[in-house]
Amino acid sequence: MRVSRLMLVTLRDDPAEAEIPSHKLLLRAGYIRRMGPGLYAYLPLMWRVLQKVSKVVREEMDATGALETLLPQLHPAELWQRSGRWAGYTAGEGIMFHLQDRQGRSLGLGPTHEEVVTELAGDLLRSYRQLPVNLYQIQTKFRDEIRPRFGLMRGREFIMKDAYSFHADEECLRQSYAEMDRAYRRIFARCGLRTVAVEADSGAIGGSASQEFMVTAEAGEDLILASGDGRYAANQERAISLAAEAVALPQGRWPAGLGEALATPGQSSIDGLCKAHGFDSSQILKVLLLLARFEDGHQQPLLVSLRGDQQLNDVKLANAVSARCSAAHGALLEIAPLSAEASSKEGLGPIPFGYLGPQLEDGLLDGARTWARTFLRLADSSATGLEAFVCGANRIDTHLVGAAWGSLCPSPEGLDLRAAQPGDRCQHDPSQRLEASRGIEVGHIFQLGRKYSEALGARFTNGTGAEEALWMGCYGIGVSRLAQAAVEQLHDGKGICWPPSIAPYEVIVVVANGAEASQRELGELLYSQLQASGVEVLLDDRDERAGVKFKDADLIGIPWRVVVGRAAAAGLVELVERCSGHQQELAATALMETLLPSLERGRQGLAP
RNA sequence: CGGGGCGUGGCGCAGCUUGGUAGCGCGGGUGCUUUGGGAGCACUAGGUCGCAGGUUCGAAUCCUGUCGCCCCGACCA
Repeated sequence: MRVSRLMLVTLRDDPAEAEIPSHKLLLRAGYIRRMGPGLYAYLPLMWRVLQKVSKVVREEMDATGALETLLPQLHPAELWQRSGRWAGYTAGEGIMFHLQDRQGRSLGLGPTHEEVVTELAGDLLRSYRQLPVNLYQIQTKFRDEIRPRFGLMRGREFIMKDAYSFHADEECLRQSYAEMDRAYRRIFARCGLRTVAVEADSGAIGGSASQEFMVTAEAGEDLILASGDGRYAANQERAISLAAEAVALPQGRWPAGLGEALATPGQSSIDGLCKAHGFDSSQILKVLLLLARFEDGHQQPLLVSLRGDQQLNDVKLANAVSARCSAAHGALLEIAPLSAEASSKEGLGPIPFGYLGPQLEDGLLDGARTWARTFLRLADSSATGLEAFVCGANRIDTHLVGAAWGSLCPSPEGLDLRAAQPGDRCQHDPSQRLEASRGIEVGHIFQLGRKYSEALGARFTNGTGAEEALWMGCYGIGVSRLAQAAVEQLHDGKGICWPPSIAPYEVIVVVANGAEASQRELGELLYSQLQASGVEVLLDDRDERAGVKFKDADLIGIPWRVVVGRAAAAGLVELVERCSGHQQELAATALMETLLPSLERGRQGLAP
């Protein structure tokens, strides 16, 4: 391709809309253009990159025996109603774009395809003899993100490879899951990315085991916690660790574990309380009052106890609440702090915020108009493990010192609700500590189990002639996000440094001075030779000064640059590798034999 | 939705406090010069100052409303 015909528009200044390096570079180098919040046009260079990534994904998926397909993007609401996800995905903070057709039927624009593919599988897969099957597609997904960000990183329309596997039993699912794990590692390695696999929460998709693949980068939206020995890595929303030892309360249980009242005027924060009385924050019992809202309208007040030095992990809490309530009330839509305004609207008396204790009685909720009238009481095991503690007296300006579970009030079951923090000791080896790094999630694999197949009635006949629900796994890769993540990980002050396997072109031939016939002619010759050898090559034939062409070549990040310049008359050209900056002068006649082997290695996704 | 900020030629910005009818850099076009790291000179095209009201002799500038976008939090490939 000739650069003069490429519709290449590069920007000298950083666009105001971009914040992180990869977003700025993709805009500046003419790869993408924004059409609206979270909506981007993939310009010709970008589209080539996306096709390269897709090609790698396709080859590795095909190699595992997975079948490529293409499913509809408009999904009948009825399918999502049957799986129980319609309300959660469309109401409130839901992320599914939805609409009605001319007949008034509700449709959703596919944010993910479990429902559609499960319906299909239930229709087609009738016998264990047909299993296992793994179906995948590479397609645009739509999600009405609360806040689209960072260009292709979090768009409202993005390209995703999603795969869904179907099995006759759980063991077979585990095998496919492991196989996808291996395929994913190959895919990311071939795309030239440094990734780390971490344990993850399975979130709205549901299911049991799940693992995310993170591209490590400063601008990543996820916090990764990993042990130094490399044996444990998890997303912070999922990470487990050992809490630091609590400092024992010197006076212990007092009196008889009921706690002695202590005047604590204005000391409504843990910090204030510790400063005023010399407590350690691990001696305090922190009690949070929250309200969970469910699909069926049920509103459940939550009373959550944590040790004072610990932070609540919202994801773990949501999982614990769902596990206890979703069977009766449908999907958990939201958990929010219970505010004073909300409680007075509810017709309740004043709540002593800042002075709450776990002994808070359900009687407080007696007059509630719409809320459940008993608290769902949950506690982190760091809190239930305290022998004696300081907690609020449920009276303004008063705390109790020396209170204990069992005496003050019954101890709730100890759960894991705390957020693991960098520096925490690891569970697998207490001598190891968690270290933090940031990552961009580019892949996620789940063992779904039978959640969707049961909901949608996707059943098969097993070897004994009995019908049962299909076992399922699902496996996603953010193709467009991966492409930008590559830029985020691989760029320098001059521009993008594409890994050869996913670069839009492999080589750019730069004619330094197009006014010189010898340069022009040699450039054309090399260009046609490279094309004839099947090389993806650009010829910068623009009527620009050499400096402009060099700057652009660096910016758009083509892995190899062949400069046809002053020495062209003597039959010499310069070969420059973009990522290392390494350059060598060689005879034009020796170019092909020097370059082609390196290109071949690049195509395999190996180091050049 | 809550909190912050910004809307001025294609892009990046100044002008606004203290009203007088719009300017700079980049980019575009033409010509000459230049020709190995975002060239120089000259000429040139291109703007309902987000939109709607209001105040005023006069509004990019002041007031009110409204719309849009960006950034920080809840979402995820």
